[in-house]
Amino acid sequence: MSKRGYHHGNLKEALIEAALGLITEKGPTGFTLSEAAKRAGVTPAAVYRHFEGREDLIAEAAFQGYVIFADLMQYAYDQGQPSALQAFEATGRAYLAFARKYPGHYISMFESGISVNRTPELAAISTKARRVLESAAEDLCEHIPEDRRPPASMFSAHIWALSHGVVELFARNSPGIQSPFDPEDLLESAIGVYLRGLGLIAADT
Amino acid sequence: MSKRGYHHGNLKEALIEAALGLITEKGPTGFTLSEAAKRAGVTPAAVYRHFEGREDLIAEAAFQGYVIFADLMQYAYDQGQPSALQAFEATGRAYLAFARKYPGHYISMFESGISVNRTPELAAISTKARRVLESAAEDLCEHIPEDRRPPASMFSAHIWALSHGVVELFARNSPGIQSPFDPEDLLESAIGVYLRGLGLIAADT
DNA sequence: TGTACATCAGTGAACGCGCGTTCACTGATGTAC
DNA sequence: TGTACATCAGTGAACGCGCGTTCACTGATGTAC
Repeated sequence: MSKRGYHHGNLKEALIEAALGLITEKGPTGFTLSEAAKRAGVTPAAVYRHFEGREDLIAEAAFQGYVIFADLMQYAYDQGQPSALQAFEATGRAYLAFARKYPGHYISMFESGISVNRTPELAAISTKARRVLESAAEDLCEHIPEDRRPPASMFSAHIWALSHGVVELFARNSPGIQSPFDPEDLLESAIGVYLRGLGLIAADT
Repeated sequence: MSKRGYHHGNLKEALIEAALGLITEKGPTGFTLSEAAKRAGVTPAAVYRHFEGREDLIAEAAFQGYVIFADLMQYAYDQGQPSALQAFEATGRAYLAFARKYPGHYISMFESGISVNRTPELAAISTKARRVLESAAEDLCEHIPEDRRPPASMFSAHIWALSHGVVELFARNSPGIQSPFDPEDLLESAIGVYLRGLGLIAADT
């Protein structure tokens, strides 16, 4: 690690970190294998000892991102228990929190263009993450009178889209858009209105 | 146009169309100046008779996109009048309709990385488009009891984020995500729940 | 403890490629008389 | 209508660049005896 000589010691992780840094700073296009190698203090060719190539490196970054993401979502869900409502709201907040705290991972996952179906492992972990939100939605659906209950998966898709939109438009300084609102507030209030619309929170709170 | 000889006749538009095609097919990264020139049946150097360079070409495509977008939004708004509710819902639908009908433009505008503040003209037209949604939100706010009325700009930001999220996640075959729901239905139902939450449509409709 | 040897994780030079951009040029078009 | 000439919109060759990737190599590390 420190004072490295010929051997790096932990090059694989160092490369992923370099890639995440580049992606965070310059967007999904800004990442190049050569530049990442340079940042890690190593020849581009060395990358091939640990990854199959450029794509594989990003996919690995995305994978690690999904692992963190799924953990965060699960943790938020558990923390909100046993209240279905609190568990649900917590997962919504966790989405945004993840995007803000791990921008490099977030971009690798959602904007780099790598497909979630690239490998079975990647597909599995992304499904796992999505399932947490779906579970929270299912729990919450139990509290809606059966005759006006929407499918839980539609429910979670709504919130997912909303969260994603807030992140893309307001949480990362996108194409020159400046909003007068704090992204957290925006998401919180939108979810509040939405839940009221479902009759899950009182109309006058 | 047809049977072109040395002179093309309408190269500028042809180049933009080629660029839009490339962007639609291969994503924002897939577009290269050389490839666009090739598609238009012309040498890369010829591009410089009409554009300052690669960036300028995309910016022009985005600009034309915003013009169409603003028009569509305004038209939807007008069609919904005099009902504030119908006008609002129509603009929400128009957002999605635009993204589906003009994917190349949509990507140039929102995913290509070009800033809306690149030129004053671009900033102006994008503001104009956004203003339509804000107006619709303001009209609708009039129908909410003053004491529980949210700021109209927050209101429109919510819907904008929701629309954007639906488009990004479900309307374009994103990173391997397949949803069991039609994007139009998804957006429609989400907006319905949201408006109900604001007390703008009856709770039992 | 010392030595021989296999394995591992890097190097560095080279490659072919497509990119955006420039430049002097030339063929086509439009206009003045 | 014909000719001279200016302007315009393309060509085609060349450039330097950074990219991802390959290859034979070599220095460092770990292990067997």
